[in-house]
Amino acid sequence: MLVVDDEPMVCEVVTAYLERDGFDVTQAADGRSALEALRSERPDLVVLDVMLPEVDGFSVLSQLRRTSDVPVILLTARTEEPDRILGFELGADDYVLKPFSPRELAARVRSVLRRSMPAASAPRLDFDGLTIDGATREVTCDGSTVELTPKEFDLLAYLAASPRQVFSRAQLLEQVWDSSADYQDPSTVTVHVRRLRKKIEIDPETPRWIHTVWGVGYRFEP
Amino acid sequence: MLVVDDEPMVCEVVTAYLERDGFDVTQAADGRSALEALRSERPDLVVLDVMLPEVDGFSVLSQLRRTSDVPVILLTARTEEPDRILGFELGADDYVLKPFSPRELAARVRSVLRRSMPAASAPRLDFDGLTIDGATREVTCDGSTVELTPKEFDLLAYLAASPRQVFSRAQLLEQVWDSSADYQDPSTVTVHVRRLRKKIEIDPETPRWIHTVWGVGYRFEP
DNA sequence: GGCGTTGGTGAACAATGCGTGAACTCGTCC
DNA sequence: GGACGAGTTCACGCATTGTTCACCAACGCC
Repeated sequence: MLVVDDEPMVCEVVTAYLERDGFDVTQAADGRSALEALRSERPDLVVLDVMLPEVDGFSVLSQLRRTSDVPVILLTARTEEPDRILGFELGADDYVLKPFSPRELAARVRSVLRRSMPAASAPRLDFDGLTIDGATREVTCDGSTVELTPKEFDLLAYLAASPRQVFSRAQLLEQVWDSSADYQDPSTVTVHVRRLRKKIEIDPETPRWIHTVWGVGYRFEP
Repeated sequence: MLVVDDEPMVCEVVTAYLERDGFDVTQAADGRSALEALRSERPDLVVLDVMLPEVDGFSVLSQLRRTSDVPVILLTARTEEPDRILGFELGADDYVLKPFSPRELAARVRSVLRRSMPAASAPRLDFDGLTIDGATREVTCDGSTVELTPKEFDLLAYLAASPRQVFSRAQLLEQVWDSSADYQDPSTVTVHVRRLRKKIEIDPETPRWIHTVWGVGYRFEP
């Protein structure tokens, strides 16, 4: 979850409320760093102020829409001309008028997430002897389908979405697991990786797909 | 599909979203050209802004209703609360408050289309031992017809229309149920699935058709 | 090759989410 | 207005899934 606002106060309050709701929040103060954060963090929702220094909210939104379907909630001042605002708001999934109550924002966030979370991103990944289908949540390994639990599937899908990239346990916990939990045991990841290997690897001792990078984390090898 | 709005920005964004959903879109900027387009194009759905120059949306709607049953979705500003009722009396099929998210509009469009053209959009689905006829809303299971309630049929038809794809409960609520309802209990879906299974499955405990995908949702297995 | 550090293993334990039955609301039809 | 059918909501039990922990094995720095 990414919060973009040049007013530190607003940023803080919004962040506090969202974190209280169990979300993991990244902040950005201007359009440029917002776009950077979007690339590096892969948030699953963006709260975006329209009035921003350097690159304004609308530009951020349109750039972001080129590559991503991530839900966006806009913050707009009540005073701006309605017509202009309307244009801005059209690429967004919801909007909140400033000044707003944090409670209302939190409610919108939940509502938008509920609407748009499950459907969107579900491409099909195809490797040599291993296919991962996001739509059916099915994994086939050398032709035969493999039954994976939800977390196992999510973990595999996340790793396979960025082949050869190394992810630390902490990173995986943050991305694949509900970031709501305060602190989680990194060994949780280890256990899931183990079970995953048992299911998709021919020889779990010497993995073909999920490699251990010592002292760092795991990597999916295509 | 015809989109009528005097704001080019709005028109463009709505068009973009609808085209992304595979619809063929014509645009009109005012009431007069909207009526012309209606005559020449014969769209199967109209998205109509109420505030229009020259001839306003309501006039367009009432003129249009003299000759056509085409589904209409009205766009109304959030402030014009009382007009809503007027719109419905005149024969609008749904309305969306401005400013709106394109995603929501697209959902309404799908919902209205589903309601209004049951025959065309619902061909006959034929699986091994199970047939679902959208035109007659009849389901036969191993030769014998099964009596389904409206919701049960809609649910089954929606699932079967995308075999093997997993749908979350929230997704099903949004698509099969009226998306206008702000919050609904996901367990509603569970119960309907149960009743559906009781009617079409030989052994409801180990379903042949509607599979549970743990932690995610349901999937129709052809 | 010793030794601290890091990852793997197995099993017990906790949390989650589904299925079930039954109660409830809301229309509609006699 | 009572009875029925459809749809929705709820509490509870249970199976599946997720997490934690103690212990062991593997690595790598020296």
